[in-house]
Amino acid sequence: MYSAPCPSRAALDRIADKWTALIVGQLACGTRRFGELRDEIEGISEKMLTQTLRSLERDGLVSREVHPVVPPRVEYRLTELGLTLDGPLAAVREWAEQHINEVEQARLRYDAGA
Amino acid sequence: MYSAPCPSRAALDRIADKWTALIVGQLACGTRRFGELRDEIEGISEKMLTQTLRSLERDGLVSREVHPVVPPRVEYRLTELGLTLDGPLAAVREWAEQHINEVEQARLRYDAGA
DNA sequence: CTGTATCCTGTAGGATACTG
DNA sequence: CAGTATCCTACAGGATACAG
Repeated sequence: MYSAPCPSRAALDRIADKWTALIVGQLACGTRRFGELRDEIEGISEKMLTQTLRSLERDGLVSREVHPVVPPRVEYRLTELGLTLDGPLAAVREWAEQHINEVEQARLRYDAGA
Repeated sequence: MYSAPCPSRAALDRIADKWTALIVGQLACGTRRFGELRDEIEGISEKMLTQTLRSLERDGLVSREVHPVVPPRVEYRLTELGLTLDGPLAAVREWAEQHINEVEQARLRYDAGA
């Protein structure tokens, strides 16, 4: 069921990195420029932002539009495929918001008992 | 919105590791013993299985039941809180299964053009 | 402004061996 | 059977500097 070469494993690995869900979440709200993403996603380095965006572009989840002006203006948006991913990820984000308190309480209880 | 100390960021980081979604997915199908999980989740090491299970237990998502028999029998199952997480994660798994082909095609196109 | 290039570090995570 | 303990390495990812 969860054999290593299984497609769902591959796709899961694709999503389960530190920044993908965050970037997709921001782009789900609308088109973003490079600097906007960098500012909105606190703590991300330019390197990881670039790297993750390229990776998302490669996988057909994000499209990159370069406007040939100076200063350069590059806009990122979710593709149709990327939009289909935001639904599931939004569900996870929503779960996180709704249940993080219970998780933290459980953690305190566990640490107290140990 | 996505500030670093934001609760959803913390919870997202919790879920976005290599094994959590897989283990929760298996436990969603029912109670599992340590060895069953190790065999069903191909490629996981005993170290990471133990480590992730402990972490899930600490966060109140999984309960651990030790049967005092020889040989030892330890059963893991999702808690009520853990069950609420499986819904969102199932959505992501389902997305993965449905769209991995499109992702792989996009990848081929991208690599060809570059 | 939107990146690349380079260097460097921490740590996730694998391999192996051992124990109650 | 269900883990711990130990060791080790690859790579995620940060910092900094620079370029078109």
